[in-house]
Formats: sequence, C-alpha cells, structure tokens
Amino acid sequence: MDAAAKLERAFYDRDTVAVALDLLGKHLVHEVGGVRRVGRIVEVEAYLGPHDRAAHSSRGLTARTRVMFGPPGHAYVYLIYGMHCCMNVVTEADGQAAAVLLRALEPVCGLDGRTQGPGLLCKAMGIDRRHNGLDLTDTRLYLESPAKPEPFAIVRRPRVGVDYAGAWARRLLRFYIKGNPFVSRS
DNA sequence: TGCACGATGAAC
DNA sequence: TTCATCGTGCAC
Repeated sequence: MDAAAKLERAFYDRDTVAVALDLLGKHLVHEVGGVRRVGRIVEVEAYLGPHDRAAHSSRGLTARTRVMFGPPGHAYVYLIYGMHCCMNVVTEADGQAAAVLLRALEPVCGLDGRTQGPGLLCKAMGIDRRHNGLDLTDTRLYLESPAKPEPFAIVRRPRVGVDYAGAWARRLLRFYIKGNPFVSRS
C-alpha cells in the first residue's frame, strides 16, 4: 500500500530548516466546494525567528505575527503589497516564532492558473487571509506525503525580496527542486 | 492620526 | 524599471 499520508503535528515541531527541506516534494491540499486542489511543493523559504531580520517575527509579537509565535502546524497567511497573499507553515514549539514560506507548486490536480510564486500559489489554491491561523492537521487545508514520491536534488539560494535584512539576506534559506520548471525563478 | 514600506506580479 | 494597492508598524 502506498497511500498518501497527512503530515502530523510532529512534522512541523522541528528545526525550521529541516522542515523546509522536508516540505519539498510534499503535497499541499485544499478541499473547497467538494473539489480537491493539490499542488506539489517545489520551492520554499525558511524564516527562523525574531533574530532573523528578514522574518516578520523580528518586529516582535503583534496582531499580525501572532500565529507565527503560536504552536507548529498552523497556516500563517498575510497580505503583501496590498494585493497578494502569501502562505507560511508555522514551525517549532509554541513560543518559537518561525515559519516556512511556500513559494511555488507543481500543479497536481484541481489547480487553475499559474503557481510559480507565493502570490500566484495562493491564488491558484484559493487561499487568502481567511485561512490565517488554520490548523494544518485538520481536514480542509493540509499537507501530505505523496503516495509515490519522485527523487530530486535540492538547490540552496538566498531568499527573495529581503535585501533590507543585511547579513540575513545572504543566508542560504531558499530551497527548491533542481530543474523543476515551476520554480519562481532560477 | 499619519505615513513609509513591503517575504509580489504584471506591464512597459 | 515602474506601478498597482492597502495592512502594518512606528513615528509624531
């Protein structure tokens, strides 16, 4: 039997870089209106916590970053540039404000439109700020290991759009599947 | 209460 | 390279 397996709380309750690396190749699933929307994660970025100057949590606990500071396995969804939503997966223990940004998907089923970029990913999956704080071990929005995972090599690069973060902007915390055509940029 | 600035995407 | 567009965080 090689059935897909939903990721449990323990998966997210680990070192953020380890979770980010393990998220590559996993499936993001959103069940909406009886339709199952599924995409294979091909690109992510790790945001390590308040000490990481590129992370939203570096501003401390606020209404917006509340979810990042909360328990692992929840969705942190925020509006960026006044028009696009970005989805993160909260990692590490309750009180540790770290997360992994989902940047690109390879369409598997039920997806409409492009998925190569954090804003496009949310649009195609039908994810917006109403999903902020959702428990990813629940049944509507979750991640799972595919039944038949395909092997891949991982590329490590600096994160995108965080040049303001000084030395943290140069850290290799962006990970993507080598050669995958759905990565947002090479 | 006001304002500068994005973890982006699309057009020019 | 420029612009759309608005919530957030911080300065007054």
